[in-house]
Amino acid sequence: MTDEGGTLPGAGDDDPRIVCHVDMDCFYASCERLREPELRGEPVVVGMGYESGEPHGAVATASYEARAYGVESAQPVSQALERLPRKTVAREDRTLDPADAGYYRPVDLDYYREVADEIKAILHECAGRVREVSVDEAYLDVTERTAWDVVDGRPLAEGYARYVKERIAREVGVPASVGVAPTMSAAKVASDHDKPDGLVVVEPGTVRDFFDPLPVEAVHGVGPVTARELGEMGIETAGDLSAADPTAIRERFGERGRTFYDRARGNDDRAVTPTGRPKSLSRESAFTEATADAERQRETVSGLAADVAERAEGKGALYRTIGIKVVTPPYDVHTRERSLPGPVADADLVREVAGDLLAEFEGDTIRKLGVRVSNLQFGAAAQARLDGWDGDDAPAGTTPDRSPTDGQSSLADFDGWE
DNA sequence: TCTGGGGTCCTAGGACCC
DNA sequence: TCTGGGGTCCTAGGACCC
Repeated sequence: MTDEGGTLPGAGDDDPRIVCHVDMDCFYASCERLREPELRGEPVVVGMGYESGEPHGAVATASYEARAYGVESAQPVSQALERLPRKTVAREDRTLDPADAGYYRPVDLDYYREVADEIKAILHECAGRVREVSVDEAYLDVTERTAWDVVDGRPLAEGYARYVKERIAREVGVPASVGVAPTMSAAKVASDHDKPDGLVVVEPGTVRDFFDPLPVEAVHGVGPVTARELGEMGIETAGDLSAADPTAIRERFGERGRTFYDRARGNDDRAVTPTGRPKSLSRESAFTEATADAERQRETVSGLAADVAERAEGKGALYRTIGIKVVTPPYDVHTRERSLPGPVADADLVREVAGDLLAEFEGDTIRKLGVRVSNLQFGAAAQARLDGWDGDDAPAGTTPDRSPTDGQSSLADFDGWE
């Protein structure tokens, strides 16, 4: 029923947009190679919570050479080490072959952000609208910069995407995979389709053909749980999903079902918009070994609370809700939160409320703790209220103007408001 | 594969209000 | 008052993403 072979300028159905999804290949490992060129071509594992020589933490990123040894992201470093020993160890251990060993480095997010900033500067030069999804990933709307017209058998948009990709390689020195499509979701899947160093173009009118043979997990928003449930319904591929009964999908999966059903059919009219303000800020940390030591737990929460408050302050964020996350063995996640009458920026209060919420778990063995602030407000208006700038009309409780030395428990104040 | 850290969105029940 | 219906906020949990 579709006849969209020719994409004449401006004559396409609905003037299909041109969206690029730029996804850096094993970005952390690429950054490590940038400052340590001898790592090029070698297996590189970047570990979170990893310290030189220690088998703690988890794999944040593995280079493709390391993946060949079965190292995967989110894997415990201890397990990665079994599959791929450290180079320095292998050189000294006669039973190991240094050729089958790799380099391990701890995550250095500050450095990766510096590299990412250079990349983002290029992306903003290449596109009118950019949505930065994470440190290593962004969507670009390049509709105004290029066209779907086919010249010499190739859409112009492909050449433009190649130009973006090559600028990143040349000016920053790290590889990227790029997907080009008329929608964000198709561009996202396209960038993933031929990693690393990929360039995949999905032309208007071909989105469903592109999706059809892919497993349902390839659709953004379908994870392992949903994929298993879909499998039970006999839905294995995106094509199966797009041919399924939409009401059955909706009944089973609600609003999310509607979204991924539409995605599988190539329907996605989201515009590329800049990333908004964060909705929450959190910090969490795992104990090396699960512990029931209440003192350590309190200290940990206290430290996390201070970190979160500091980060919020750095971003000029006020928060109205403070929460904690408690993970108990085997891996049960519990969250508790409490909302305040008005927005605050008060590190002591974060610590006290978080500590108070933790009390419920007194005596429990805990493997991981987190602190979170949400219901964020930004900007001068909120700040003015906090400072009591127009404190006369501010409702009681919204202007916590305790002096730092009054020695009063802010939690006690807080309880008074309830 | 016994599990790291930082986020987003959705759901569902209960409180509370009109 | 024990009977509606609608709306919003709060909290806890879950799935998913990078």
